[in-house]
Amino acid sequence: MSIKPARTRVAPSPTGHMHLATARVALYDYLLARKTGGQYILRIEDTDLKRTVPGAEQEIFDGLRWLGLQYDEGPDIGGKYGPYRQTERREIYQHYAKVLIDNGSAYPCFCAPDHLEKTRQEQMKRKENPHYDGTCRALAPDEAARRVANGEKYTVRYKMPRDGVTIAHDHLRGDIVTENKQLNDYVLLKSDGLPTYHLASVVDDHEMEITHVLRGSEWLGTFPLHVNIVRAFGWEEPTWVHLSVFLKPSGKGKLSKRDTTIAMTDGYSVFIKDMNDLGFTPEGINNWIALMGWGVAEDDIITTDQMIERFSIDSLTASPAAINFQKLDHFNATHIRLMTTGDLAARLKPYYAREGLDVDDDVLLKIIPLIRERLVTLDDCISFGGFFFKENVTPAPEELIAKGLDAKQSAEIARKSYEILSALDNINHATAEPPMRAYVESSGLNINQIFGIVRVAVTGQKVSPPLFESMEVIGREKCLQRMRNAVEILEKI
RNA sequence: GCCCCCAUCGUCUAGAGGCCCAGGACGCAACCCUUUCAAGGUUAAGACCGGAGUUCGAAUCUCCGUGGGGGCACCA
Repeated sequence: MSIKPARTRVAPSPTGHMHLATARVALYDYLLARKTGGQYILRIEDTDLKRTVPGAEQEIFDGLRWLGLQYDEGPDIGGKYGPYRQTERREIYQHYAKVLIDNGSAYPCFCAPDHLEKTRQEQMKRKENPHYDGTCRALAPDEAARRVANGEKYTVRYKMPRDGVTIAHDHLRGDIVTENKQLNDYVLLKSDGLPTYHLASVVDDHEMEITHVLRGSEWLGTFPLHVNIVRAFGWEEPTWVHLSVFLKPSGKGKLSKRDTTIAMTDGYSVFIKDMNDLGFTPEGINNWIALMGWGVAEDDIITTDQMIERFSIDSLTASPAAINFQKLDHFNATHIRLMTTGDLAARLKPYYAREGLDVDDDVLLKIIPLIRERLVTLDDCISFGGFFFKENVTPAPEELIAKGLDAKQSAEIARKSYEILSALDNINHATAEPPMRAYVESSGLNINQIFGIVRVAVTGQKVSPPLFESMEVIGREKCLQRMRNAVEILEKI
């Protein structure tokens, strides 16, 4: 691993919701920059005006911050290599497009879109690879210059060598050799004056002194083009790292929006903006995505700081990875257990608020030890601890009836339990458990039957944190009142 | 169709010629603990895609198949 400070960038397009894959690139960029003492920057690639979605950019800012991946330079915080929005760098690309035309690496193309489309159709009919037919490539430079000066609409195309090969070096895959005839005269500058990705990213990475380009492997197809452009400028190449793609949980095919809809109904999402609502933590998400495509070898539970310590682009993997939401659950739950009580309390409050529950801080602090190890997602605090903050609970009558018993018998148990508990000055684990256990012994019934009734009566639910600890937090008066209520319900059946 | 990339338990991965009859994690199963649910502990099942080479020796190198993925736009 080089000790030279790395400058990395995450360069999403504001064309939709921020995706898991973007988050992972950002994470790796962040880790590499921190590891080497370099910088990690955010660049917005908004050159496709038609696809730009309002609000998408803000979602990227928010998502990155939520994940704790604060960039050192970016559109909303500035930096000395700005601007960091490509639409604000138009002149820079136009300048460099001209440089390429002047040095014979590119040429203006005046072909109309419908002409292009027609030739493409014909080529496909002939089962040829669709590619630009080269009409304008054959134009004499001064002729082309004249037409440009005349104000004709044009694009700028890269003049791909017709023969020979391009050898592009990827850090994970080694040399990738491509025959130039497989490559196309790609458009670098569109007729609206904005660059395509190919020109923009190469120019910006150079101008912003990016040392390592981490991106998805969907760029492998145009990778040779990018390398050609860099070389046509005579620039030094960054280290290229093409990451694996994320596959659907089934492993069949890349993640798509459709999968997202399905996933959402299951309580999962591939969009960062949804994660907080679903109760996932940045720690859990980071841990999860970090390990898809990176073999850390040691502990699977790892904090961002530990990641920085261990990160190396050498141990990234090249094969596609199927996402696995069960693992997300595991990482999320584990990181929740790792949090301090105070931290967890602060994170839980919004979820209670969302349910309209008024949370008393002292109570919250007291219940955290009771619910912490039961939480998979933060919003589980409602199902495991919502009743602590409610004035009354409304147990389902059928749940108050113990297994193997009828309503009458259950009512009797509830009444007797009430008597035992009401005889106590104070209800807590130490005072309540012994007499209740004694009652179980003398009754000849199963402990689950008796404790189960009390549990449902007091918490309103069949599954809850430990009973007596919970009762202690709820308080004597409320417990007794809830027991009386249960007796009533049972007697009415 | 063409081009490129990838290929170890169901999933994520360790493994850079002998340390591997392949290790870890998730999940799954069993048991222990246990007032429910968890958590925790112990154990089990579970993989080197196939075929040729190279080598004394291959999960690791080469080639060919096969499978999977990505790309072939004035989208990124």
